[in-house]
Amino acid sequence: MKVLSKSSEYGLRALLYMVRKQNEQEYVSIRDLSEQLDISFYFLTKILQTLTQANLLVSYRGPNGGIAFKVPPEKIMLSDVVRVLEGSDFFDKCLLGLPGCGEMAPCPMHEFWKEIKGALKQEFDTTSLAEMGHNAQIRSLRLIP
Amino acid sequence: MKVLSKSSEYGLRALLYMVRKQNEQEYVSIRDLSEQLDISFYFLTKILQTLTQANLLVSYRGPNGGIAFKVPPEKIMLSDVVRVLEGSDFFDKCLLGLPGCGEMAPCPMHEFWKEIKGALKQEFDTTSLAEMGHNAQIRSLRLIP
DNA sequence: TTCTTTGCAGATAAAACACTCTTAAAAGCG
DNA sequence: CGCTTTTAAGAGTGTTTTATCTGCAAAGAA
Repeated sequence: MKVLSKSSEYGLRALLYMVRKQNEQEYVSIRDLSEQLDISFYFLTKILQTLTQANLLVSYRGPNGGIAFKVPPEKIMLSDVVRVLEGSDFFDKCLLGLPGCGEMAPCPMHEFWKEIKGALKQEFDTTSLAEMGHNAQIRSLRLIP
Repeated sequence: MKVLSKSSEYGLRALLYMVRKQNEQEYVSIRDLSEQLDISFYFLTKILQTLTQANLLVSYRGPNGGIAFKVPPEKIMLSDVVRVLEGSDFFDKCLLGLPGCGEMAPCPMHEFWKEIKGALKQEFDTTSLAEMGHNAQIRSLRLIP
């Protein structure tokens, strides 16, 4: 069950890593993140740019520059990140991919899926980055644990 | 939230359509299915071939041939279809895509995701094609409702 | 100022996924 | 048998996602 794209996977991993590093340094460089998490520097740069443009992060150029949270991670919900990286309709899609599906013209799985989707959305809406970030060891965010 | 690939979307739509057509004729031709559901004939053929090879369907060539359920749709669970078309590890993946994630080396989201995933699996495991198929109008399975 | 370090923006390349085509094989019908 | 209808199998094409490269702009330090 691949729910998230690579962009979201990498973005979340980077943000969770930052939650744990937060107190050590103001700005974290993308190079560091990419090396620590075994994620392509180029690709990660793009993803974090998107999060910066969405005002979840701030960036600073030059030596000792990098990125930092603009909003405290206690106030960033998983759904906020996911909606930026996957699109705002992330929690509103038909299981069968039918564009016309909705309350007016439900597909056979509409009610079934609506319930599951609602519960999932609820969890993502109420779980913050901070909450998740303090859950585990940093190394568990790496590719090879 | 794109949970299913196009293959699964198309496959499920075809099977749900068949549930409703089941009593009318023994075999349904893939050509008919593709036309009724606005799905590419070539692509649908491949998908249904896979389901036939997985012993969920039987096929018959020649005039008035087509495909039919091998197992009654009351006994085919949504998870059966999905596991064939998406792979058997469908309900066992890490949210962050980390290959090493598991009980031994959980990623920060492991517990969180495990619960959601479990509930989802439970629903897919206990809901049959027959149950879903009788839910709605056939036309709601078409692309343009 | 000049050099180094860092992120930004747009272009390009590779890989995965979705879809199409062609040929073959099976089954029925005259 | 020869012809038509239908699925099977494998190769080929197109599109989207993922990843990489190149040039540039901002910021700090010598």
